[in-house]
Amino acid sequence: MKKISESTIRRLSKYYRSLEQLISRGVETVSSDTLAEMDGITSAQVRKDLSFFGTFGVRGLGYDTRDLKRQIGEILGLNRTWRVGIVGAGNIGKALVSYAEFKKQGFQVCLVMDSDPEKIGTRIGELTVQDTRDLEKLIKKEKIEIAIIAVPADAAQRVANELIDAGIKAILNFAPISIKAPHGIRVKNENTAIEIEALSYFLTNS
Amino acid sequence: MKKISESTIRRLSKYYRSLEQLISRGVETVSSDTLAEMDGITSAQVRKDLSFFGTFGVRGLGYDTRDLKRQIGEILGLNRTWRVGIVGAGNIGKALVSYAEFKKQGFQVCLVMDSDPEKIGTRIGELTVQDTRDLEKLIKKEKIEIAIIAVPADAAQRVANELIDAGIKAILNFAPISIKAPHGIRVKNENTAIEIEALSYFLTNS
DNA sequence: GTGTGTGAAGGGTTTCACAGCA
DNA sequence: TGCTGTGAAACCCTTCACACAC
Repeated sequence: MKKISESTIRRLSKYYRSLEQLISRGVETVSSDTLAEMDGITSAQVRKDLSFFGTFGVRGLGYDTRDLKRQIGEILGLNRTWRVGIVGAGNIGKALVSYAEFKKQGFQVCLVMDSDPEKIGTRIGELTVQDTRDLEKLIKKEKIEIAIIAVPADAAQRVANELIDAGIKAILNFAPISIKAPHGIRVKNENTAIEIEALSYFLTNS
Repeated sequence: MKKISESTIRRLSKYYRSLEQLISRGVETVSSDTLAEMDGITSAQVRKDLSFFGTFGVRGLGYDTRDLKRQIGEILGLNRTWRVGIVGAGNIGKALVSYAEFKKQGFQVCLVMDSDPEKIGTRIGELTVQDTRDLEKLIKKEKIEIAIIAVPADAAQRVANELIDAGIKAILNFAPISIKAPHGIRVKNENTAIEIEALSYFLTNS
């Protein structure tokens, strides 16, 4: 499979959302121009992104919204559900358990763990917080496919290692450090502080 | 001022964190190699990024950790505090009020608003949830410089417009739509669903 | 006529490789 | 000797522009 850039994948996610919006408004056909406008990019970019995966449009007409949404869903692996486990039941972990956007796209949070005895056993939504000590066993039992790290920086790499040992291949990391993982394991770092610091830079230098 | 790429800014944030870590460990000097290793990139990249802003190292020796941290802090505008306001007191909004990484870097959350009568008046940490109806007045009174949007998708653009009218120049958006803003206003979109979908793509196509 | 799909051009970012300095 | 700072090369991504299909 040809190597597709990270940016293309991110944009596909955006197109997917824009298409959802259009469909809910009853729109049946859309041009690359409109899609581009909704996501703040150029129409050539939209067409190029899609061209990596096939031809989905009709010349002179545009794209069928439902059809394109399904096809992008297929590419991104969204036409199914994924079992997600969260390590860390602090503020971020808790917020993610009930994150509507996850549920809507088929990411089912089935497991929350923490190492704090005060938190273990408490309930978050429909889940009971489990003990991190049983990480490997729980990950396997719950058949978790994607893990989210929401623990402090100094515990993050250790948790990542345990997750990888337990067979996890995809990690979303909220701890403010870069996590190291062997080839074949995909780690995405989500660090809100970095985003706000980019805003700080912008305000400072303009 | 020369145009610096978004990626360079993001990496500076990472270097800043790595330097904090090194300093707390008592390390006084660091090479671009070590810094690169900590952040999973190349040493040439580190040196190039820094070279856009000046020369901070000593040939043959490396960088003084404290000095470099202060200089990057200066570039990013972190050697001061910023007043932050949040619109939306749902799960994400609540989690952000007490987000330790914000506080640590000088981003003071001083205002939380919501439009839900059930939420208005309740307390989150040390703040009382205010009514979004008074947005403009509150933003000005609290001298908010950076606003965070943590409301549902269908309200996000409206809230953004109100924030911009109130004089806000920097917005961090958590709603799953692209927000449109005039030139001179900087918007950063933070969408966790897009990150997890990239993981889904990776798991599906490999 | 209209809007897609795409090779080619353009622009920007990363990597290379080495001169230069402590 | 060791590591920075930096032009030049390589690479990748975006934009252009137009043939082509409806």
